Amino acid sequence: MHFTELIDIVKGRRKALKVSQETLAALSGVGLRTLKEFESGKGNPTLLTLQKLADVLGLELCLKLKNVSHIK
Amino acid sequence: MHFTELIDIVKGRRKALKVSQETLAALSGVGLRTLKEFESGKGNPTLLTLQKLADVLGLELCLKLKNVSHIK
DNA sequence: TACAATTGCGCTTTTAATTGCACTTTTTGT
DNA sequence: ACAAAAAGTGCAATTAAAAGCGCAATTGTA
Repeated sequence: MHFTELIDIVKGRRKALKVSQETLAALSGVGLRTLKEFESGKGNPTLLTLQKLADVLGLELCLKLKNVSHIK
Repeated sequence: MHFTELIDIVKGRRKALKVSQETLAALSGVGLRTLKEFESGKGNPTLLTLQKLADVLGLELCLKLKNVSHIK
């Protein structure tokens, strides 16, 4: 999952919940500026920052084995 | 997925591949010190750092909707 | 079109991640 | 038990994330 996909998921989920960046920032404890930078693709957030956002959005960050053998 | 779980997955995968921290650091382009701190639970890596490690280890970082309704 | 809400960006400061080096501790293998 | 390899830690420098403020640009809506 690429960087842009992560961004799209966060942004998409936020939109789905009809929450503004300002509100999400306040709820998550992440600075508004940090959230803006992340969503606009300018940032390289720390794991903690991403976790804070994910928590509020009902998202889960995970790390799993990539399926290398694409027998499709 | 908690912070410690992410660490365990990285560490476990590295061990499974029989790769030392030094080698993984070199292969991934992440500083040895950074990797050491992360694996020992002292760090808060950036997304980029985690991605570099995940790439080399054949792991994938993902963000998905949490299953809220635990009807179990 | 005009207005309001939302988002993006420049500027700045503070805080913390990244990194290397050297050393100690722990683990592993013979 | 011993030696070698691997992993953890203190120190210090560099870099970059986090954060607030204000304003410009964009988007949505009446």
